[in-house]
Amino acid sequence: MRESHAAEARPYHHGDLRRALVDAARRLLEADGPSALSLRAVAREAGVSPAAPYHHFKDKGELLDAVAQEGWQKLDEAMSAAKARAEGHQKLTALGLAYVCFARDNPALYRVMYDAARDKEALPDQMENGEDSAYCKVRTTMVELGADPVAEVDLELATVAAWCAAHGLAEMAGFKQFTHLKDTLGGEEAFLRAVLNHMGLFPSAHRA
Amino acid sequence: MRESHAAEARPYHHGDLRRALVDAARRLLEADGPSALSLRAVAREAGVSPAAPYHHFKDKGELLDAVAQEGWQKLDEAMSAAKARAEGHQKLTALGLAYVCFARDNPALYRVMYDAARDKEALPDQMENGEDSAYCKVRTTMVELGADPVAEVDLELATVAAWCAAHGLAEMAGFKQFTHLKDTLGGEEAFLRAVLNHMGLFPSAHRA
DNA sequence: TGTACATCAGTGAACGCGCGTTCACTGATGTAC
DNA sequence: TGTACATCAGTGAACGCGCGTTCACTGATGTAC
Repeated sequence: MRESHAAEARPYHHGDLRRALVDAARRLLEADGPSALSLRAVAREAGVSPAAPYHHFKDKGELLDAVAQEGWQKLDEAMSAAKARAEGHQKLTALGLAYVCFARDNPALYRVMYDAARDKEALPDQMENGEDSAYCKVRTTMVELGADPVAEVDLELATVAAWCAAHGLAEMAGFKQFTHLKDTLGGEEAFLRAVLNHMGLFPSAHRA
Repeated sequence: MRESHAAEARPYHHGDLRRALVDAARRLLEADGPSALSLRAVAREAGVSPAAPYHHFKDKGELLDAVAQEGWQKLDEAMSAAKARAEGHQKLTALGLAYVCFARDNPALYRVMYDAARDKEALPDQMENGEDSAYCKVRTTMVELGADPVAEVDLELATVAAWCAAHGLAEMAGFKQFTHLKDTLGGEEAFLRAVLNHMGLFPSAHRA
């Protein structure tokens, strides 16, 4: 067992090393945190020489981007599923909860996603336009729940506000300071729901 | 001019190297970002040998902690000032705005602050208890504006929610996706205010 | 006031390390004839 | 169906780098007598 568990008796040509590298990166990430994500470590984890990744990614940054992009996709999926599971006016809170739980369950990946975004000073393109993106789904859900789609600015503001709220909560939820409040409210999920409900997630027209 | 601009003709004993190191760290931070913050770079920037910092900090982590702690202090001060400047029911929004502006103006420091917090899984102790901490000030302000201090859980929830909202907005505000919305609303500050106002910053009793 | 000496706060060289990337290479695969 | 050859996707050794930390040292300061 000298080899990484991902290695085994591999043929010389890997088959889909790109895929394997992204998977290896995610494994490392959740095991040892974002600082463990070096190109060499990823290659090692995938059972391959340190030069091999260069046949699939221009440089380290491109590998990180691929990992981040897959993260955004997984977030989209998690939120889709949560929305489908929830009923009517609960859908919005369900989306928020799914967001926060994704961040809690994939903390290192979540970090890499936003690190990549900050580098580019932009969230991924697909979020702005893609019908299936988590971000657009929030807006769509607001309209479904009765928000006026003609009040564009208001709708956009509400979407941004909801996104900020979820992100802020995601980053705070792990701090020890809030364990007392969690206990008082009856557990973490209750706490998350309570905070989300405290924030105005709906467009203001809907609230008035 | 071979020396760092902080060096000049220094006596052998520095006087207050600890202070100088923290200052150097902050200078590096805002100039080149968090990844530039190595112990060696800080020593270099302070015009001192790489071993010198070890007379003032146990290791690199302790230096970073000192930088972060000073960051929290500066945040406290900025929010105090903003609260003093604002009138009545505007105080809460003013606090939020000051928070977000602090993050915008000291992005790398802000990052280091939360990195340190995440390491410990806790915000700094003083935030929980210190009367002058920014966090406590938010709660106090809510009471001053009419929130019922007896509804402890509700008050605490409202404080957490406001803190999350501000943090979320602080991290989102820089993304290119929102430049259109900023323009529509008449500038960045208008955008920040609009988003903050969209979130329920008051305790629910106050809203009902 | 002067001197011996302990302590403090620096120096600078060295350590081992893991990193990103490049290079010449070679084994495996696919295609043309 | 077999063979020559181009291309693809790996290897492994090497590069230079900056890092955190340690070490024996030394210059400056303060204190006791």
